[in-house]
Parts: sequence; structure tokens; C-alpha cells
Amino acid sequence: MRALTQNKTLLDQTYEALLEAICTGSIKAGERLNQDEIAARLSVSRQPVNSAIAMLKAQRFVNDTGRRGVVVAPIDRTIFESIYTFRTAVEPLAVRLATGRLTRDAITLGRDVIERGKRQVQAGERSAALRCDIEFHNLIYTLSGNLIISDTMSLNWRHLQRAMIEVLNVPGATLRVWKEHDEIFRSMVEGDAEGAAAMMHAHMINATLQIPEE
Amino acid sequence: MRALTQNKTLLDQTYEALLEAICTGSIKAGERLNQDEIAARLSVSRQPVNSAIAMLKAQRFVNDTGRRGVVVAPIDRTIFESIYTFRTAVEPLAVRLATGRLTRDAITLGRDVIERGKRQVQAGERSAALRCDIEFHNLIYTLSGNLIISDTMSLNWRHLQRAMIEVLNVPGATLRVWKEHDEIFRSMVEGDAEGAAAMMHAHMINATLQIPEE
DNA sequence: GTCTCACATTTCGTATACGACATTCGATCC
DNA sequence: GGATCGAATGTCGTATACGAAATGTGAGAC
Repeated sequence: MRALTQNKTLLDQTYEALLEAICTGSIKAGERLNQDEIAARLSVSRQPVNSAIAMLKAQRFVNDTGRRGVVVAPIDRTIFESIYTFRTAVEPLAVRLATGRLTRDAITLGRDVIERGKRQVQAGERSAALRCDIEFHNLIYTLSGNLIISDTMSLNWRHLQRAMIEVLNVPGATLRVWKEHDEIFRSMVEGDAEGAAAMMHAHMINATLQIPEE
Repeated sequence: MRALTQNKTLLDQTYEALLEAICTGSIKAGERLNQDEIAARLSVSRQPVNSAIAMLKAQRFVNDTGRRGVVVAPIDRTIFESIYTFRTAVEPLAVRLATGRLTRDAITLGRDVIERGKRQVQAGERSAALRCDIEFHNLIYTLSGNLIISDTMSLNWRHLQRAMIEVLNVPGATLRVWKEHDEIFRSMVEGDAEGAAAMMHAHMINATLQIPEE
């Protein structure tokens, strides 16, 4: 018995591969995407590659140069800041919704992520800590039961991930962040939705302030 | 002199045509999408059609049936409600951001939309009123200067439009709604960002309450 | 008459082919 | 020697071709 809707099509796989490569920085900002080359590297035809690139274009991960093909979008402070501003509104909402829907399993999961996150920060594992950060917030989106939040934020995190990996001095990899996560989650477990939401809002403001200037 | 980046590719045009057809209800929920048929009707090959459908799938406008092709996604109360919940957080943020960025032209535009909206409601033109509703909120997204808000909400509105056209009893087509729009915009013009945001929040709550039961 | 199994048909995903446009490079002209 | 124009090349968007998988169909068995 396997997952019912596995990403089986080459288009999906190609899209995932490209997005992953862009977000982990293995394809740098400004770099051109040559369809033939990508197709050869992934051992597929240009057809799925072409479609995948069209999707990435719509999601602003690549830009049309007008002249020849597309290039990976530059890391854009504006987008980065826009997402953080956006999160000041969305994250507290997600927390508010998720609080009433916490299950025993979810609580275990949450505590586990927080534990791991703290440990990664202490170990200086920035990349692993970032993954935990994503995981923590994703858990809340999922728990919120609001598909729009999950879908929207999952794309936004891809943009954030990209920016965060590029510039090393990012919010998310400090112990303070995980202390806040911990407090937020405790409030959620206690059922204090409004308190948790307020903390999450503060958490976002703090993170925004930590965005390096220029 | 024309727009520099016109939707010139057949893929873009096909995507737009399909999305429009789905959102205006000219392709009904549950209906199957036959690539050959669509290609023939639009006088293009299956290639752009296939790519366009893949994008619509990612955006949940169509569902994969697993068996043969895709069908237009059913009008889903859950998604509808999720978007409204989402908006209770995002709309006030957009208002807050937009208030500080109002230009003379924007004020003129806003007043004009509100005037037209009221008139359409009074004339009983539900469809035109809905378009004005979209236009009003879109103006605020644009003014907010936050690309994430604009992008995200523009897709969400497509979902809303679809649902609203299907069930006729929708929020948006009452005089009260436009009275609220008017008050919100007046506060914005006065520079009262927090007041306007609070009104927008209330506006969203009111709209959510008006969603017909089942 | 109904069930079953094989064969035909549909339709999709993907590969390959083609034509258009732009860029690049080289040859010619001054 | 440098500028300019045209041919060669690269690369994309799109069309067409192909193979696989699943559905529809019809004949034969009971």
C-alpha cells in the first residue's frame, strides 16, 4: 500500500527538482535556465521542462528576460520584506485557528520540533535549524485546517528559504527565536488562542526587525 | 505603443481562457476537461492546453480524477470559508499598508469604484457589482505595495468569483457592503490606518456571517 | 439473458520535429 | 582596420507523433 497521489509525472518531478535547485542555491540567482541542458541533466525531454519553467515563472521564481529564455529571479529584498509583513497578519491567524484543533499527536510533534530546533541552533547548524523553523510553522498551518494558509505559505517559505540561504545573517537561527516558539506553543497547548496569537505577532515583528539592512 | 509584456504565448492565453471559463461558470463544476476538444476549440495544439491544465491543477481549480484526465473542481464550501477566514487577517493588513500610500489619483479611483458599486447594487446588477467589489479590494492590494498580497489575493478572488457566481445568494451585492466600503475608504483618506483596518476587519466578519448555510 | 474476456478506442503523458526569432560571428566594403 | 550586413547557430514556443494505460464494446459461454 503506497501513497495514492504520488508525484509520478515527469512534469511534477521536474518542477520539484528545479524548485529545489533554485531554493537551495544550487542554481544561483541570475543564472540562465537552458531547457535542453536541464532536460539532458534530468534525462527527460524538453516538454516537461518547458511546462515546469512556465509554472516557476508564474510563481516568480524565474524571470522572463524577454530576449532568450528565463533567468533565476534575483534575491529580492522587496519580496522578502513583503512576505514578512504578510506573515505578521497570517501567522497569528494560523495560531488562533490551530489552538482549538491541537491533538495529542500534534502536541508531541510540536514539542519534538522545538526540541530539535533548539539543539540545531546550539550546534550551530543553521541549515538544519532553518528546516526546523519551516517545520514548526508548517505544523501550525496544517493544524489551522485552512488550506489557503497552507498552500500560500508553503510557496512563500520557498522564497524565504532561497533568500535565507543566500544571505547567511537571517532571522530564525537564534536561540531567542526558539524560546519564542516554545512560549507560543505552550500558550497554544494551554488553549490561550489570543495570547498565543499575540506572541506570534510579536515574534514576527522581532523577526522583521532582524532582517539585515540592505 | 502597446503593453510591453502582453500575454503573448499561447500557453498564457490558453490558461486565461480556461480560468475565465471555469470562473464564469461556462465550464461547470465536475465537468471533464478533454485536452483534444479544448485544443480544437481554441485552435491550438494540445501542448499549451496540457501545460495550462497542469497550472490549474496546482492552483486547485481542477482535480485529478486519477482515472482519465481532470475535472473542474467542485464548488467547495471549505475553500470558500477558508478564503474568508484568510481575508479577516489579510484585508486589514492591506488597508493599513495602503493608507499611507494613497495618492491623489488613487483617491479618485477609489471614490469612482465605490460610486459605481453602489449604482450597480441599486440597479440589481449582481455580476457587475461583484466586479466592482473585486476592483475595490484589488485597488487596496495594489496600493499596499505588497506584491505577495496582490498575487495571493488575485488567485483567491478567482476562487471566490467561481463560488459566488454559482450560488446567487452571496455577500457583496448589498448596499450595506458598499456603505462599509465607503466608510473604510473615507478613513483611509483621512489617514486613519488603524480605524480603517478595524472597519475592514468588521467588514470581513460581516461578510463571513452572510455566507449562506450549506 | 447475463457475465466475461479480449480487442478496439480514447486520451493522456511524453518524446520528437519544426518553424520563428534573436544573437553571434564572419566576411565584405569603405 | 573598423563598421555593417548577412548567414550560421542557438533556443524557444508550439505542433505533431508515439506509446501506455484505462475505458468502452462486442462476441461467445453458460
